[in-house]
Amino acid sequence: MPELPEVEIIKQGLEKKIIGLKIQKIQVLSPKSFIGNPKLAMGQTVLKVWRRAKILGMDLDKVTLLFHMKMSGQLIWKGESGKGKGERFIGGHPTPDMVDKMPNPHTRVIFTFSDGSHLYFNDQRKFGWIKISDGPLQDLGPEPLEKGFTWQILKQNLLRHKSMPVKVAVMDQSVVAGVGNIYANEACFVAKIDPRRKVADLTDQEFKSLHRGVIRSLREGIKYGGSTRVHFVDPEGRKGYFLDYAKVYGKEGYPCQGCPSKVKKITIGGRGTYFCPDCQR
DNA sequence: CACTTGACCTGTCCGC
DNA sequence: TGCGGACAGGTCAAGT
Repeated sequence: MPELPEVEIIKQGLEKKIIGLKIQKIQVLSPKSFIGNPKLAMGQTVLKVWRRAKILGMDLDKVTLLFHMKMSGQLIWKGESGKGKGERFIGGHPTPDMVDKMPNPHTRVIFTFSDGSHLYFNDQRKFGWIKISDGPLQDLGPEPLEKGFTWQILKQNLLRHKSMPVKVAVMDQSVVAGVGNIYANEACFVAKIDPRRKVADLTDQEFKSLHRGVIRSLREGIKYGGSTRVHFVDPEGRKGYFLDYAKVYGKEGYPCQGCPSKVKKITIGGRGTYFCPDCQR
């Protein structure tokens, strides 16, 4: 999915548009995409939009809706029909095809608000879901961009996986919330740590660097509007351009930013992993 | 128990 | 041009 920065972008975009709107209707076009009874949310007003890890939450009068984009989910908001066309794009790459044709063949759920606007949940791969919250979110580590996230906490949580490669361990959502494959690669690069290293072998200095690397990469991600490999767009259909600025992710064969070597791609834990074999030790 | 693989789906890209 | 296989931002469950 979208990782933390992308979900944060969606959250920030959505709260500007839908807070105070009443959900008039929810159409579920693909049954697996909506878990629970959509009628439980109908007729209710959106009070708050929030994010925890990679999950987006929407507090309504009586229930809370949860959204997970997984690999290819999108949330697109469009005003009353006709509006929004010819809109100028600021701070992102425009994707007119996405914005102009809605719903599209990948639209799974459509929310209609009482002012005539719509929210489309599109999800090509159908891994994502929307559900009515039915209990606390389980087992999520600290929010990396909030106060309580210290290097000591990161170290403590990582050490639950002593023999795992660092990169795999930081992607565990109970270690730290919201880091996925792209930002795990970037964080290891910033920290100058070889992603294959076992957690138990890291020094305190390296835990500190990794902590800094996680925070920096995620902040940059948000700054550039998120990462769009293929699917990610914000609620107005704009792609994120963090990948243009990524240091290693997707840069196989390109020169490293810190030395003359080339970025290398390998597989760790079944996931594509990019790193500089010279800078990252 | 710790870690890896497969499954969930659909689409795209690359090599033959 | 066509076909098969690998791969894609995530997360479970099942398997080793």
